[in-house]
Amino acid sequence: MTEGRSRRPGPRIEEVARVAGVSKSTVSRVINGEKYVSERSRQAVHRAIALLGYSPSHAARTLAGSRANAIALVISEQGSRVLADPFFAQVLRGVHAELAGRHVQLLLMMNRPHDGEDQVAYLTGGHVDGALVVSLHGDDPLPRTLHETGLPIVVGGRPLAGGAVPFVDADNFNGALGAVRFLISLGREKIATIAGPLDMAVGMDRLSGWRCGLAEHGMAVELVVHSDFTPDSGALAMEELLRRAPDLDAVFVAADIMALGALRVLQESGRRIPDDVAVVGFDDSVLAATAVPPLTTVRQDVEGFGRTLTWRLLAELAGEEKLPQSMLLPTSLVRRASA
Amino acid sequence: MTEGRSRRPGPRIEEVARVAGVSKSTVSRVINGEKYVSERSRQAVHRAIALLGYSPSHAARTLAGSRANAIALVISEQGSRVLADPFFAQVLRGVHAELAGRHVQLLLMMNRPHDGEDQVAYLTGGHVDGALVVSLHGDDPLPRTLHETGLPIVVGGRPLAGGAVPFVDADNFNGALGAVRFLISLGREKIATIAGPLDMAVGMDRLSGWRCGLAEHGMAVELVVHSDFTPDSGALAMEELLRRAPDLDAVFVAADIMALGALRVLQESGRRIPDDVAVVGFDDSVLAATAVPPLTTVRQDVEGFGRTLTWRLLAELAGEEKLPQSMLLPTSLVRRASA
DNA sequence: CCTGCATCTGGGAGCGCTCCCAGAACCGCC
DNA sequence: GGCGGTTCTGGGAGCGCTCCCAGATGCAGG
Repeated sequence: MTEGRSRRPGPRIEEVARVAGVSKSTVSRVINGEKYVSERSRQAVHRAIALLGYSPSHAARTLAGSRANAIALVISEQGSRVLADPFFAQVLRGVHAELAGRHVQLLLMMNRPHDGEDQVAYLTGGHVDGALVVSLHGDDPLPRTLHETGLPIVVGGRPLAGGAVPFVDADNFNGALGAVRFLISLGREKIATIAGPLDMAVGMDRLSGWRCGLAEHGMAVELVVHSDFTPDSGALAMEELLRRAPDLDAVFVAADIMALGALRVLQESGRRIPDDVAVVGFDDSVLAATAVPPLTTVRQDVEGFGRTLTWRLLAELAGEEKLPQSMLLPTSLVRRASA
Repeated sequence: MTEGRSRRPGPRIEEVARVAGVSKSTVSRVINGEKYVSERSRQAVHRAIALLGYSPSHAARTLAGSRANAIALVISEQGSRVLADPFFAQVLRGVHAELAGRHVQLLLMMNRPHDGEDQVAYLTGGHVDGALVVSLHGDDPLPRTLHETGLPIVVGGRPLAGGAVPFVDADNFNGALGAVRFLISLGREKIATIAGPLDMAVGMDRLSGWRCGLAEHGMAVELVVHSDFTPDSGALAMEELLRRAPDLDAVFVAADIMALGALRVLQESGRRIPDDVAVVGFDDSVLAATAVPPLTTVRQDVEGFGRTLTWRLLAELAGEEKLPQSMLLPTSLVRRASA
């Protein structure tokens, strides 16, 4: 029994090579999808792999090769709180789906506020081939810093301090614009908005959409209150709006989670929804359908967002040419009872 | 310029050894926290690591060593839908927090319904040292299968088909019991429950707690309707309860997300909450605080749940003795307006 | 015929670590 | 003084791959 130390079970690349009747170089070529392999060899290798149930050692591939075979998903702790948990889980599902079948591992990095340097060092230290950066807060310099070191990255959500960093985002502007046009088509004439924070692109873009929608029809764009993506701040914002304009007949709220608070305040003030005041939210989160009344909102495909992010990064890693610098994903209005 | 092919940047273990004035064997011992290293050497190595900014290659460690330096987090796709997204994201945060600082990577596996075999093959193929299995549905054989192959695993949430598999769970029974006792202390006399599905331990345990609470005071335990952790099914269940017992004065709902639906039905029926009917939920999810009225509920520390899961697995991997086979985490009642 | 180029193949060095082994140094004990 | 033990150390094989190189083959053109 020359057993040696305990090792991973299962066949090695050499066994596959022997069974397929080729060299391990050729097996390696097939696994990595290189050209210059005859169809005969390719088939033989695939058969041998299936027969033996071979699965290559990630560690060995990474050590021997010039790639890390891994990408990072970087989530800023503050940010993930702002955009709430369901969002994040769905993004993750999308990322995971897009990675399926490829030999690429996903590393999660949830950064605490202070460990920015360690993180940059780790990311640029060759442990990953690229990074997905999501839920950035304000003008976080992380994407630019990483991009300047040459690490391929894609940012989820338009970064404010972005420079030329590629990003993927929902089309917040047109989503908001569509919501306002819809409210106008309903005959609403005094349309307010509870906007997100001004230090995030998602807040600014939805606000711009609202503004444009009103401007198209020559309506006043004054009824704005900023809020911070929490139900309580949404409630406070609604109170202020009612003080300033007791006769408003519609509100576009830049996030479902704030709309919840707004709904409560409107109802407590005795107004009927949508008869007296129509409410449109944004995100179509799980909260929207269960709100009372169910919330009309602008839907974005969060899982698709995660998939697109990942696709874009992988394409860049694969050396694809002519990739779009950035991408905006479509949104759609979901009509429920609140408007 | 003997540059060779492009490789990971940064120092190697040999540089650290040279700077510290020891051999690379000793550096390796320090990194892995082995004994039989003099204090002098240990300090020297730590200084050298800090000076050079050394970070060991995960791939090389894994390839050379007898461990994979990675654990898997397995989430069944159906299950994560059942228990809703926020739960999952919080668990993940806890897992991540517990892993911080250790040289262990986290692999996410979200299994589609059909790829059970591949998954087992991968997990037992030496790619990971152990697995965390969460949000199991019904009598999924996965934990037992894995456990029987000898792979260290910990299940999150008591598995029904568990056998002797270690698990961590919230103390659902006592949480429910406490909720019912609280309702009784309020003077409620006809306390119904909307229970979870019977094929999940979380559903059964919360139901048992409710039963015991009533039995303690000799109250009838008949007003049960089962539901499936969605708001709509919660609403339907509430309707049925009201039909069967229009004079009920309290409901214990086994999940906040179902309580949302129940709240709506109660209000539509003209009942005041909590004056006519008191409602207590379970989970203290983000939904609870924003409900109308804010929901009194049983809180479980989901992030702590993730941390405990991970801690238990790592302890087992470290070869610790006398580990508890399973653990129940405390719950606490959060009093808001609904009861 | 030889030469060039594209296609295909195998051999083998070596990625950066861990872990086994052999041995040095030091202790107290007979 | 020798001897067994414990503590500490360095050397070096080798984990399972990738990728470079050298070479074999086939086929067109000079």
